[in-house]
Amino acid sequence: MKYLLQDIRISVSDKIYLKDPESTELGKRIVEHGILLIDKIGFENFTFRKLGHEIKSNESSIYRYFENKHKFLVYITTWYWGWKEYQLVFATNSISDNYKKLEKAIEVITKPVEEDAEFGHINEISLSNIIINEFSKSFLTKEVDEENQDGYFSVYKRLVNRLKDMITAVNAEYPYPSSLASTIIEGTLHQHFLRDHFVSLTDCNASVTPSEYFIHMVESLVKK
Amino acid sequence: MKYLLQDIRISVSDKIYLKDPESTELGKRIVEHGILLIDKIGFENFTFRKLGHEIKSNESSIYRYFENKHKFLVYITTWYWGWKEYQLVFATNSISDNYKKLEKAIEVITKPVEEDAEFGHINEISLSNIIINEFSKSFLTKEVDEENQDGYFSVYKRLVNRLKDMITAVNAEYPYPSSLASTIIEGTLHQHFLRDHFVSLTDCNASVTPSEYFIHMVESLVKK
DNA sequence: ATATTAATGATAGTAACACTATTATTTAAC
DNA sequence: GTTAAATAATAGTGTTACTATCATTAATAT
Repeated sequence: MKYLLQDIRISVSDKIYLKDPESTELGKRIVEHGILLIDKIGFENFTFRKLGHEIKSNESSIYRYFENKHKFLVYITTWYWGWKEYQLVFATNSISDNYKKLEKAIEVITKPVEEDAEFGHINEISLSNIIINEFSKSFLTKEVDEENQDGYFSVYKRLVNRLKDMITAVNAEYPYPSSLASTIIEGTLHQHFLRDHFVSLTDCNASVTPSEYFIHMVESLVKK
Repeated sequence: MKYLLQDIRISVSDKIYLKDPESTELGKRIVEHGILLIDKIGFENFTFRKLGHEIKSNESSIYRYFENKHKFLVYITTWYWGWKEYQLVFATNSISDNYKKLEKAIEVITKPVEEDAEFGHINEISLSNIIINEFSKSFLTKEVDEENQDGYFSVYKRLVNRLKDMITAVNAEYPYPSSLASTIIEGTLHQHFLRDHFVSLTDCNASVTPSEYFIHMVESLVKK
């Protein structure tokens, strides 16, 4: 399945970038190889200088697109959640039964990216690795309130809210729909991380997916 | 309630520090003011130079205790989980009913630190803020597997396992006890963070605690 | 009380990071 | 073919993350 990038164009505060990286070839190369490089060496070790070297461009050119690497991380993670939101809406749209809809939503959110998933210049496998390993760092900062006010996390928040609404649609009496939605989304990332690095702290493995675990949870908690 | 530090002395790989900070006055001042400074300015902005200035000591002296600030973070977070483990064991020890024991365990894990909690030189309020905002950064690194092997996270893992065992004791048929235990512990931190910065993504607030949310979850999932 | 040792402090130095500014060169647009 | 825009190259600044060396102070042993 191929999408056009425009189809899921994310409406995110343009404060995130100085110049739209989708508007030029260089911009796209920055995003493409930035994702690969962060996946490879980790966000802490990632620098614009190294990225410049990687794409045979110049540090100073990258700074014309993004103020700093933190904003770059916010940009690519926002892109990811916008993409997930698109998948979520697409996959659940035609389902009329509220519980089946919720189940499908969790499936979409928790399922790992397919091996060959790549459209445009974005490698979704690398990007989803980055989400698991680095997403928390985009908001665990002293500037979070300011950036939240500037709309940096609106796409992510919208996604959590969609899930919350689906939970409430199934059972309006369940008292913690927002917490459950955020637990599922953040918890999925955490379970993936544990499966990769702390196997004793999770039941998820090659045969048991976070999907099963959270669907079972939702069934017990909100199914009527 | 006052404890002696020795009582909950954490048995953690001595690879975390170069010189035991509990063994000297300077070491204790490093830990004490390091915690306060990280709470104040955030881990990213924290440096040994700034800490040295704060305690009117020298950068180079701090380096004799900790190789770098990452290891310092691992040290203080390990201390925190060791302290929580102590509280957990102490509070649940005398309870014979398995479900009540589990409930109490969750209470201990999820309840915020009391205002005046401080023993020795450690300010637990600041430390628990650090756990909420910075703990993830201690393991979301490229070195996690290596450090895990070196025992850096053993205290934390032991705590998650204790909770898992309590879950299993209540209901041996529940299929995801490890995942649930890790979800509760990590999820508590996340819900606290959301309450402070993303109120729309959680149901926790001044009157609803993460404790209630997770106890309700456990009740539905594992209570027989 | 003095000599020895250990702990701490002060200073300096290095390489990398996180930028900013300036100028040169290439590419695209009119 | 000229002008403007984008990119590249270079250099520079202040900070970070250390390491090394040496001086000073404090503790301990004789």
